[in-house]
Amino acid sequence: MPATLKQLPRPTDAELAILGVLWRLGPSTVRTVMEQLSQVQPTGYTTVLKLLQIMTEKGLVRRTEAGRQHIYEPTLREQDTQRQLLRDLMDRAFEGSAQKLVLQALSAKPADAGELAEIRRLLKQLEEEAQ
Amino acid sequence: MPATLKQLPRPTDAELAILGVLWRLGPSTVRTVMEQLSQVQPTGYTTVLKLLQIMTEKGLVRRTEAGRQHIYEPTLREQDTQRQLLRDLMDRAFEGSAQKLVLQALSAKPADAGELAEIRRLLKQLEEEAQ
DNA sequence: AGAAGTCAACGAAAATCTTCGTAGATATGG
DNA sequence: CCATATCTACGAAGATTTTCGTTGACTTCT
Repeated sequence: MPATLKQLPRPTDAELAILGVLWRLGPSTVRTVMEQLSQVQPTGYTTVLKLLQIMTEKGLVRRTEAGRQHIYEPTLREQDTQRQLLRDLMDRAFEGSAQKLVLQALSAKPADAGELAEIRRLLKQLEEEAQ
Repeated sequence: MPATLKQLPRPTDAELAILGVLWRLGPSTVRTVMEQLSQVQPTGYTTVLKLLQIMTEKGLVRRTEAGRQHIYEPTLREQDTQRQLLRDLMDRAFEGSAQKLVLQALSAKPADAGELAEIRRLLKQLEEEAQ
């Protein structure tokens, strides 16, 4: 059986910040995550620990025990989480329309020429796929 | 003085659902909002009332008293709120990059041919603006 | 005027989110 | 072996979010 992916809850703000560290650094200990977060925003060790414990319960991260300490890693890849977040926002604020979302995003913050070229490239590819 | 726009808080899920009704129907009473929401998800009258009171405190909606009852309307236009939400998600999950967000959104849910054409049109416009 | 209905206000309960103090287990250095 | 440091576990506090019961004010109908 292809392991039915259980629907994970949307990460909260603090949880997403932790996931960001794990995506950047790879599997990490509580201390490592804490130190990274603290560079942006001072955060207590037990605060991060507690969040990681909750995230483990929710299935947002996986934990492996390496001797005394625990190593945490994200369950989903960054991309997959990003898509889930976009899908969620799309449903809640854009009437489920990807188009509306993209148009707003594009007009919200005009990308520079290089970014626009990149987007154009993807667009072309998508159009070809759709025939 | 051009009235410095105070930074409004990000609407919660329930608040966003209410804003959605107000954008669709225009200024409305508590009862109207409640009835609309209930078509999707049964919701108590006082629940909506309380939320609207909180939203008034937060500045997300404005209230005018029409005789006995109160009429509520959104402070921001739908577009502006959408942009704020996108900007927020961009910062929290896409390292502040509009490009990354757009690329994910496009590849997440392939738009159909018509939508792609629309996006292409905007893209062209943006490229011209950027020279 | 009295009954029934509608309204906003208020408070509180339940759930969730965020933070952190404390305790117990385990390792490390002298 | 004892002191110190580091780790996870636990619980709880405070903030926020979501829901709703109750109350009092005001209308409307008879």
